[in-house]
Amino acid sequence: MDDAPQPPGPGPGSAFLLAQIGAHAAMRFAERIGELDLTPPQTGLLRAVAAAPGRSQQALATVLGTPPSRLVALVDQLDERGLVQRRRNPADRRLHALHVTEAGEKLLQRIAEVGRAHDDAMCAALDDAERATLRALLGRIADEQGLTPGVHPGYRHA
Amino acid sequence: MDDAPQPPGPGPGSAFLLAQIGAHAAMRFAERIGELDLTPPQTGLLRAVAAAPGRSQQALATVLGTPPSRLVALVDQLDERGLVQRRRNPADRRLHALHVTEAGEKLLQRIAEVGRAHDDAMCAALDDAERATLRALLGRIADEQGLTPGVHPGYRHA
DNA sequence: TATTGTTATACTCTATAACTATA
DNA sequence: TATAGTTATAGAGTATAACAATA
Repeated sequence: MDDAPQPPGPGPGSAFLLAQIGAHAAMRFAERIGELDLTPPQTGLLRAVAAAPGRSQQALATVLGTPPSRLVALVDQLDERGLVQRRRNPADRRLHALHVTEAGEKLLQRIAEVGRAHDDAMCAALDDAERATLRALLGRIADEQGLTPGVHPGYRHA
Repeated sequence: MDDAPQPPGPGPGSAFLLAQIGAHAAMRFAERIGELDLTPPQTGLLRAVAAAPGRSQQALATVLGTPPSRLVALVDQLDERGLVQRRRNPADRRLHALHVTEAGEKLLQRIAEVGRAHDDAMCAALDDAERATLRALLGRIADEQGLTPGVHPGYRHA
């Protein structure tokens, strides 16, 4: 019949709401970029490469908090689709410098559009001033918690 | 040397921050309840049983959004530790009504303490008034997005 | 025949560790 | 020998679907 009764007092804490809404946001975002034939990890890597072109796979793995072995398959997938390129470093031929192709740049623009639409949908309950307030509070929490900007931990990585 | 450059403009949207902070909050919570020898799914089930004693496993599976087959193993784990009980319904012997034991109730109190500490740590960057503001904004988002109170989607389930 | 709970199977994802090529 | 990248293996976790008991 009815739902589970709510606990007495102030209700769920902010931490639970953050985890609950965060998981929901991640799922909805995955659905949206799925229409671009991308997974969240692929999207995260593409953005990470674009953010600082020329980094090695080791450097990327460290920043993203993922084992280098996992990055290989991810880079393979984006490489096969012509979204990123591996370029050998002549000075040290062991390194693969990663770069985004033109097709990758175009896709990143579409990803940005998807992100804005997703953002708008997630904040549908709030007006502009409230969204700015939320954004500011979340930014301070992320900073205080030591989270790396643009890197999604745990999922791993969006 | 330095980190990846930040994108121009307003920075990351609220949706990304919500997903990022939410995943972080879930991980930190998992660490804390791990000291009670509990996983997030076990904790979520225990709280769901306590919220409405006597429900069948089917009913729990529906509410939690998990396959019934998965609930079996989860209930087994809590049952073996004496935290919940399966009670046969004499009227319909197919049903297993789930109840929390006294030991389960005691553990739930400790879980609540852990939750409060976790909540406080996650909001360390904010003062009391700001926490109340955040809590209100998140509550409205969760409501507008149709999230079930107390149920963590996606992880599955915290 | 339909439903509850259970078990069995298969699949996906991930990390660990071995391997190669360059240095 | 040490490091970047790759490949191979194994493990955890999950869902799908078959099964037994009760209705």
